[in-house]
Amino acid sequence: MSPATTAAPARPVPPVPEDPAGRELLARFYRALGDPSRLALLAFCAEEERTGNDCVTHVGLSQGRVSAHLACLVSCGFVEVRRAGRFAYYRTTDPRVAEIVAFGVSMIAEHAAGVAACAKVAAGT
Amino acid sequence: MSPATTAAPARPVPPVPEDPAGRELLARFYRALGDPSRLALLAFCAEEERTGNDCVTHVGLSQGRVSAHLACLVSCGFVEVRRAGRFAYYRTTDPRVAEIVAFGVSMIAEHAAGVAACAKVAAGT
DNA sequence: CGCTATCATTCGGATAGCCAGATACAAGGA
DNA sequence: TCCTTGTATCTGGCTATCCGAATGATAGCG
Repeated sequence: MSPATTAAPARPVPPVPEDPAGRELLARFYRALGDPSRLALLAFCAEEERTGNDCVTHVGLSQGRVSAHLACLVSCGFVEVRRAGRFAYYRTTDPRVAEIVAFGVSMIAEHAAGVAACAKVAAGT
Repeated sequence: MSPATTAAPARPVPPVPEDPAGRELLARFYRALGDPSRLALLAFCAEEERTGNDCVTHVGLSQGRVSAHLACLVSCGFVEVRRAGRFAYYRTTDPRVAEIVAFGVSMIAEHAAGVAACAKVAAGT
């Protein structure tokens, strides 16, 4: 294919799924991290256990919206929920979450301008 | 805040930026990974250096779309580009990319059903 | 039993991002 | 120079996802 194909591969091949369904799933997983409100909730619930109301107050969105964001984080495994009476207690427990975030922060430190410019992925108008 | 506030924190606090602009940037970074076509390109260019045409053939999208996807990956730091004559050679070089993907794959293995269900983040209709 | 507080779900509307197709530009080769 | 090839950008349509507000459902309290 490429004339320069003989150069050594960058890595032993990342474990990106080869089947379209697996990639769709992985993409959906990252999209769950692709919202600033959800990232804020993630960090907020990592400090200590929080109720839904705590979260609403913290992020300043409507209660319904926050509930949906939290449901998304829970179903994707970023946050755990414990229910007691009429309360729901949310908490970020999985250490892999912090790892993923750390790598993201690390890479952004070197590509901030590019990431900001990438807004025009689709350049629609 | 929460009655159960005294429980030990899950982690030493993830490095999610505290300022809204920083979180927006981080969210945008993850959104760049939130598309199955871009994930496919990422893996494809990690095996060896690829031309734009190689990529078009591989993912089966229109040439213009693939070019935009690659531009997004490059500006976010996921892929490097080397230009020679009329060709552009793309390559995934940053080892952190594979790390992030590996963590994602690992978490999905335990939450596949939840991630799939999270399609209704916003539940629009 | 009626009231209130907490959380979940649904409803329309607005916006961001994906897509193909057309067009523009640069580099080689006949 | 003309023509072909490889890339990048623009145009318009469409879907996904965001949002607030309204509505449901459940638990505790008087």
